[in-house]
Amino acid sequence: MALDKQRIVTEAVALLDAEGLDGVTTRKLAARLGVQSPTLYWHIPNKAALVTAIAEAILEQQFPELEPPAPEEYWQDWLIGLAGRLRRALLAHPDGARIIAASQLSLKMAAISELAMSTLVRRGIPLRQARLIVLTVLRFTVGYVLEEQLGHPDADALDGFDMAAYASAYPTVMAGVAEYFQPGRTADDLFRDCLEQIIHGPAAHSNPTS
Amino acid sequence: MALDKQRIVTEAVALLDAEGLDGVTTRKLAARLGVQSPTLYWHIPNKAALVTAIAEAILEQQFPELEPPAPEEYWQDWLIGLAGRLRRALLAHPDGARIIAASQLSLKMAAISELAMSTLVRRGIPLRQARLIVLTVLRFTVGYVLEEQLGHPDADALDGFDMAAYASAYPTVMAGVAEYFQPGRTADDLFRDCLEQIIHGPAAHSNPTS
DNA sequence: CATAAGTCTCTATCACCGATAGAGAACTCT
DNA sequence: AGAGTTCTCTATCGGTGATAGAGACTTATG
Repeated sequence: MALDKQRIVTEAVALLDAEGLDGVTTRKLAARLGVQSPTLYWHIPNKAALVTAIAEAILEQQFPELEPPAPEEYWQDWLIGLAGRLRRALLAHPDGARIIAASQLSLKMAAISELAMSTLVRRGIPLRQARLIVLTVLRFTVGYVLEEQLGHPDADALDGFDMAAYASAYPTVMAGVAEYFQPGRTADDLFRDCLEQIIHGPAAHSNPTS
Repeated sequence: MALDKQRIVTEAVALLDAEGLDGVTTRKLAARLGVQSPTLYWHIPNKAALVTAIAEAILEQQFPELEPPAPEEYWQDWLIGLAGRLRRALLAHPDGARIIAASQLSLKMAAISELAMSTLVRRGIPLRQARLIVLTVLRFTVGYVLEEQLGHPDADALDGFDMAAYASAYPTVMAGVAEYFQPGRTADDLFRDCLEQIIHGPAAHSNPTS
């Protein structure tokens, strides 16, 4: 069982799943591979490269192939589905969004951008607007999952947190949350509704005033 | 010149400006304050709390007051301006977006959400949609600046980077970038155009097909 | 077969990090 | 003056990414 980059990255993802990004240290990873930590540096230039490789592996896992929409499929629905899959890829591992955000020059993300933009252009959207839409959707998705995934507020941080004061200081925010989840909506629905704001626009749902 | 939390945070921001987030260590910060590092822990429970305090200071600096739109101002324009100011707040310091993203339970961000949502509701937007719009805009903004600010690709990372191969593998992405910056547009314009996608919707600019 | 070259892993160690324990100085109030 | 509180210190812990350099193991070559 030779030690190569492939095996290192696979085990790094397993370690990530077990302990989160902060738990991915060179020592723990080496221990899992039955090796001493400096050995890793023969296969990996530094930790940043490792994180980038993890990011690529996570995306590859959710996007083994990239497929354009079927001919009869609206590009809007297809793009929403694509962003949804990206979100699921990030949610599939702890700190997934942090990892993607920290990784530089991801080829898979570039491939996703390329496919999305060329698809929109092929459907008749002007190049500039296609770029704006795709850029907006992708960056929104990462930003969204980032905050979604941050969620573990250490009990310490909640010590001096006055929920009642919060609710009275920010009534509209609280009302919005309460209203939304009323009927049994899920977190997935919220993401999808936000995406539709971007892709179909606010005008599609209501008549904005003034 | 007594040492209190205010002075610590102020100096931490200065250190952040000088060396970036990774340069903000308890030892360097203590040295700047003419003190030994454990002393900081009398005023600050841990580093996460320090980062949160830095985040709050950065936002406070750009949003000393929060003002609703003037009566004759369209809410769309006002909201775009608000997001633009948030972006400038993040861009004003190295790793600003990382800091905001890492900080938990920011009161200032909550106040911004509250003002934005209540403003939209007052203008006649249904509560649910107001929440979706504000959530989308704010998370997009953080995600956008995060990638915008990440920009310092260590020369190492660019070592084996083949620009020509990239351009031929992702032609639409490249064409989109080239087309956009043609006339002398700035990075600020790109952000604003993306925002308009969200707030006015794609339909406002062109006629999407199929 | 022997030896040289390469590929890979090891031990030992660096400088640095966040954080804690506990001694002691400094200030304040009685 | 003395006691109590508030603040800062020294000393140290366990952990981190990373490097130097010795050695083992594999492979190719004479």
